Amino acid sequence: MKEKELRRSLSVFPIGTVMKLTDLTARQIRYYEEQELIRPQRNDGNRRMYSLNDIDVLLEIKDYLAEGINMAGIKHIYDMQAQAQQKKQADLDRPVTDNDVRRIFHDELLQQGRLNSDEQGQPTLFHTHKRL
DNA sequence: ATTCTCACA
DNA sequence: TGTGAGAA
Repeated sequence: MKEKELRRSLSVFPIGTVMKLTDLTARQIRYYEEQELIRPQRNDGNRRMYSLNDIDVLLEIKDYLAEGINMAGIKHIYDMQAQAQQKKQADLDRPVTDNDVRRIFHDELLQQGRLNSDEQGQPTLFHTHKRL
């Protein structure tokens, strides 16, 4: 399901379209870009081109603003999400240690009982334990 | 017609 | 954040 993500990230809408879709002014849309909440790409004529993802974020910002959250607060929300994803990546890249192996083995032992009872469970093989 | 940047009686 | 100017 990567192709879909890729398409949602394609910058294809000029600011005028985004304005109509989000009901935000060009001023506001450019301001949120300065705040690094969105990163529209530029076309050959230096015109900003927005993706579906950018529009989604803009819509979310609108909601947060309506809920009384200020720019600083909204920035924090996105900063946290970004950090959470970075941490997730770091965990995936983290090499498996001896302790991890022991822990995996221990978990498998505990699950063996449940494994026999349901045949439609997910394949619980050792290498499926990415989360440690 | 649209969008960009920059400045502010 | 609005608005207008001058350019592309």
